[in-house]
Amino acid sequence: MNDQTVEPRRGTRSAFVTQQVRDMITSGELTPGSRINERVLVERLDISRTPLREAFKILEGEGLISIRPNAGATVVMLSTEDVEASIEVLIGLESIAAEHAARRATEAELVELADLHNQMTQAWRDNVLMTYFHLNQEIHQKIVDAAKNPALSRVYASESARIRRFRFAGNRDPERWARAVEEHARILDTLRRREGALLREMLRAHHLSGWGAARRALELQQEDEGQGAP
Amino acid sequence: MNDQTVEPRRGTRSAFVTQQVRDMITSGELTPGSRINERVLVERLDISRTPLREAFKILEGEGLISIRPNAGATVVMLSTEDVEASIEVLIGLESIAAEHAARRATEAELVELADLHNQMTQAWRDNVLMTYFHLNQEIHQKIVDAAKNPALSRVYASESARIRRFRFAGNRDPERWARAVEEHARILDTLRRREGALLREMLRAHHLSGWGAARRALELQQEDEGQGAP
DNA sequence: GAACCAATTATTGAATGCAATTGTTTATGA
DNA sequence: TCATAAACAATTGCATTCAATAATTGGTTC
Repeated sequence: MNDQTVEPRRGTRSAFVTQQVRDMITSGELTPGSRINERVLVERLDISRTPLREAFKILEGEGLISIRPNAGATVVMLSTEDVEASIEVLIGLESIAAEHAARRATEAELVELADLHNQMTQAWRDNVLMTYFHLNQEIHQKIVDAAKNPALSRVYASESARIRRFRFAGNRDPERWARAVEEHARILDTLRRREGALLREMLRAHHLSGWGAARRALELQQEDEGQGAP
Repeated sequence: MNDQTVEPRRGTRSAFVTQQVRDMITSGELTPGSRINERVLVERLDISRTPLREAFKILEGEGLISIRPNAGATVVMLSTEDVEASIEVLIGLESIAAEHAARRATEAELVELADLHNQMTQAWRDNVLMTYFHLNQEIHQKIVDAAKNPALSRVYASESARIRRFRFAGNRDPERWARAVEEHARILDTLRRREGALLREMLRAHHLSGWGAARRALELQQEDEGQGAP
């Protein structure tokens, strides 16, 4: 390995920088509401402004940043209400997916989901929150994918990515985390038994309690920030 | 027409060219599957490649075109199945919206919808398909907006735009067209009476029969094209 | 005449330079 | 001292230029 530079940077610079900035936003490195300076990012990522500005357009379409003409790009600040609205949409999309997935999921998909669930359970036992979180997201996406509706998969992936970082806080509480793992086991069991209507309700309940936990964590977090920087 | 130079072209060139190309795709001027030559569009719209390429990134995010590195942009070709999948998503999104809209719609919104409906009915009487079509789309968007969920409105608008041109063929049949107007009247009535569950079912039925008509029209159209250019 | 390969052309990707707009600072007067 | 305006600096928008990649043409050989 170690080709030319340290980073792989495969594909176009535009795609590279898009992923980089996206990660910076998701990880919280670029804080919501803050303005993004083109020059700074250009120097940091060692690319020109052209691909960066193309990335901005993409990320604006994804709803991660907001571009005002002649006034630069800012990371969108989502209120609790905004996130809750998105969650509601995600629940709705998964509801649509649930009944179709219960009917159309292939055996291979069920096996793959079982495998992902085992990995996720292991991540929970090992207390590796980030790994758990990613596997969790992947499982939900796979359930939606099992509905065999490309438009649904695309919209779900997009909306899910938009509020990803807000949901990360959901499993801070160990008790809630343990229950989430349990719920997942039952959800996959219901999918295996192909009980669509029940699956739909379980997913809804799962998301609602998950979001409830995340919201509480976020509110605490915001209070801390409010006290920390007056 | 042909007032390209006379146009105001307010806002950034990027926004301008994005709308131009979007219209070209929606109107069918740029045919699905065809490759888009940057130079040609640049000369036609009298702008440089930079804002055009930014527009490409936006339109790719909207799902209207596909960009392959070093191979240019092509208008996405959607199969009947793809469109049907999107319709299913749109129905799902409107289902989510219906119950909330029935509860949260303001009197002002109901008045505005009634006004739009009158305009639309007039367009039907005048046999102005394009005007009817736009008002129709606007009404459905307004119903979704009445649910007061910004994320839902955004996702619905995006997905609706993606397959707009495929639904245009829906009201070619005069009988179906007349029934669609009737259905709309009943739908708005149900919204006024705030019967969410019923509204949901009416919207679903409305879309399914509308899509059925559009699909038949599209299949005929495709057969004609197949015979026309062997 | 067909197939293969090299050279040329066309097209896309990215960097740079310039113009236009906005935000900031400083000077000036009330 | 505060408000206002003018000059300045910083930043963005866009056009142009250069580089890299893909497509095409022409020629040679079998």
